[in-house]
Amino acid sequence: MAALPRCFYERPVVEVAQALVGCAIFHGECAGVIVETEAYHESEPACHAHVGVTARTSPLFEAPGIAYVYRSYGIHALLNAVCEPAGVGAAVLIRALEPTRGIELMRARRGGLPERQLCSGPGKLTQALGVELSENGSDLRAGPIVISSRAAAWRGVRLVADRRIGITKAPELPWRFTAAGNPWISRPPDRTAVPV
DNA sequence: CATGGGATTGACT
DNA sequence: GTCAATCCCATGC
Repeated sequence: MAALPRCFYERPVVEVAQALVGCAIFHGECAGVIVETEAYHESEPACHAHVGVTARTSPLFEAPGIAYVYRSYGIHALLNAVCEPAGVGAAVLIRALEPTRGIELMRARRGGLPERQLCSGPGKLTQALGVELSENGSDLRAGPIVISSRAAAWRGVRLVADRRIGITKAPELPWRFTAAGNPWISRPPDRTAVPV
């Protein structure tokens, strides 16, 4: 499976967030299918890039198709795919995976938890995959994290949009996207959910 | 230089 | 349902 090209990411971030659901993500011997994403754009205050270019946010403004990995709550690493043309701060947060390869290694990294709990959250999936902060700024086409296009079974997957989770600013934007009815997502869509 | 706030998770009441 | 853990970094003095 070929890695997604740079032009895939060089589009409006909401469009990329939708298109990434069903795509496969690889890290070492582990892999999964993306089943939940959120879009973030510099124009709205929930996005780290809203404050402009700083030491923390500079990767968000670099070339589309690189990883933005940051530490959340002092504990967890969260993985994003940088989008839109260079100079525009925007990224898609990867929020949940359906594990497909390296499941025993993921389970070991996750303390032996059941399969459903290995990748059902943005901090969980980075722990399961072994993604580290040092991979911030790495190329999602070259690795160590690689994202490839949808397999045949995922083409035409139905999506649901609802509000983003865990934010206090701009909570009204319907920029969380899940694969409809998928059991691997972090939590069910809220009552604002609509088909995409 | 001091402070405060998270794009979360897991343990506990 | 509540709440602490833990650290990077943006902000303000």
